[in-house]
Amino acid sequence: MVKSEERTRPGGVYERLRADILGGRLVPGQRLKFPELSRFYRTSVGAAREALTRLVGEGLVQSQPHQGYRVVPLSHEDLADLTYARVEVESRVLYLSVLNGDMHWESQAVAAHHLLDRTPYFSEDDTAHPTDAWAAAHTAFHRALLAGCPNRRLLATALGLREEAALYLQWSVSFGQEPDRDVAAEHRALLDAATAREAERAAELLRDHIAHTAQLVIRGASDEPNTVEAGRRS
Amino acid sequence: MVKSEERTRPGGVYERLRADILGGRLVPGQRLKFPELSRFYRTSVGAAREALTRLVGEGLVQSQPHQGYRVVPLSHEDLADLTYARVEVESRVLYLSVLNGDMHWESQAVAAHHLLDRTPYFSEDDTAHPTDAWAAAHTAFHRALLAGCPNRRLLATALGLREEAALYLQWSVSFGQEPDRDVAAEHRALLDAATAREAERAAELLRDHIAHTAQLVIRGASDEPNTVEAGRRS
DNA sequence: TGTCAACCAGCTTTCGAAAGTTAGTGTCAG
DNA sequence: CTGACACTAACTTTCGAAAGCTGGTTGACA
Repeated sequence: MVKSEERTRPGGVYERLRADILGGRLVPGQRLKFPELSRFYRTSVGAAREALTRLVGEGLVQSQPHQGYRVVPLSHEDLADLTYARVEVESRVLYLSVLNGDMHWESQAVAAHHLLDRTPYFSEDDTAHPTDAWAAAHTAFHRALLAGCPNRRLLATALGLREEAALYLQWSVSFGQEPDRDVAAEHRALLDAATAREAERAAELLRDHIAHTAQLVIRGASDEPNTVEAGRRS
Repeated sequence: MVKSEERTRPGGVYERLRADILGGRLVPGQRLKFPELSRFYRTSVGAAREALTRLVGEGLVQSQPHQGYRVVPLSHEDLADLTYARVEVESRVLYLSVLNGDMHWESQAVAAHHLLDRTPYFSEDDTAHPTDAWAAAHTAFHRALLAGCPNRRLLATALGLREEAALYLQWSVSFGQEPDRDVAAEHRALLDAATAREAERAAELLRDHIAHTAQLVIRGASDEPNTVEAGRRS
C-alpha cells in the first residue's frame, strides 16, 4: 500500500511532505517555496509542484495563483466547523460500522485498542506533547473502529475529516491539562460498546469523545496563538 | 470567482476538462492520454498533467502510476454508497441550512426555484436527456437550498458528493420514464418547507427526492451498461 | 514630508524534449 | 499448438531553464 506511492517521484515527495505537515515539522500558515522544497527533498520543481497540488486536494495545503502554496492556516472558526462536522459524520460512520462489522473487524479493533492501551502517553523528556507512537496508535485505533462501515464514501469522508483534525491536535499545546478526564477510559468504553454491538451507545460515546478533545484543543489554542514565524523544527 | 481559475493555464484546462466530464463529452472509464489532451486543449503536457492531478483530488478522475489517467468508471455498488452518503449528509446540511439561513438565503432560494420552474425539461429534438439549461438550473436550485448552512465543512462535503452524483445522472439513459412522479412538485415542496422554516420536513423531503432520483438512475443504468468505447461526442 | 511611478529581486509558472516504463506484437524453441 | 522471450511503439514521467508575475523598495517630484 505504501509502495504504490513510492513508484513515482512526486508520490514520494507527497508522502514525506504530508508526514512533515501532520507531524508538526511544518508550521500552519508557513509558505512553501519551490526553491526551498526542491532543495530539501532533493527533487525538481515539477515534482514538488505535483505533490503540493495533491495536498491541496486533501485540504492540507492552500494555493493562490502566482502567490505560491502554504500550509493551511488554523482558525478557531474552522476548528468549530470541523468538530461539528466530525461529530455528525464520524459518529454516524461508527454506528454503521458497529452494525455491519464482521468478526474480523471486531478482532482488529480489539488488537488496535490493546496496542493503544500499552503505549505510553508521554515520553520521559517531553510532557507537553504525546509521543509519536501514541499518536499513531490512537489514529490506528479510531480507524479500526470505523473500518467496519460498508459505505466507502462515508468512510472516506470521515477519515478525511479526522486527518484535518489531527493537524489541530498536533498544534494544540496544553495536553494532559484536563484533570477530570480519563482518555484511556473513554477508549475502553468505546471498544466495549463496539464489541457489545451497541451501535447507538458507541456513537454517543464517540460524540462526547470528539467534543471533549476539541474543547481541549480550543483552550490550548487560545493560550498560544498561531505562530507563523517559527521555522522548521529540526 | 470563475476568473481566479483562468489566471493560470492548468486552471483553464482543469475547468474545461471538468466541464467535459460532467457534461458527458468524456465517457466514464475512458483513458485520458497526454498527447491527445494536450493537442485537444492546445496546451503542454505539464499543464494537462496538473489539471488531471486536481481532478483526481475531486474524485472525477482516477490515476494509476505509469498507466495513465482515466475518467472514474461508474458502478452500481458505488452508486448505492454515494446515494446513501448523500441522503445522510445532504439532508443534514439542508436541515442546518433551513434553521440558520437568513433572509438573503431565502430570497436566493426562491429566485433559483423560479428559474428552475420556468426552464423547460426536454428540448424539442432530444427527449432522452434533459436540457443543459435545466440541469444547470437544477444544480443551482439545490445549491441555493443548501447555501444557508453555516458549517463550511459539511457544506463542502455535501456539494462534493452532489457533483459526483451528477456524473451518474448524466449517464443514466431513461429520463422521464417515471410516470408516477412529479419532479417539479417535489422541488416546489422542498422550497415551501424551506421558506416555512420547517427544517425537519425539508430534510425528509430531500431524503425522498435523492432516493427517488437514484432509483431512476439505477433502473436506467441496468438497461445500458457502461460503454467505454464511444469517443468524444462532437 | 508624502505620494506615486518605475525598477528589481525572487518567486511561480510554463514548456517540451529526453529518459524510463509498460503493454502489445511477433518470433522461435519445445 | 503452446509458452516464453525479445523487440517495438506509444505513453508516462522527469527535468530545469526561460518567461511571466508580484510585492516591495528606491528615488523623483510636489
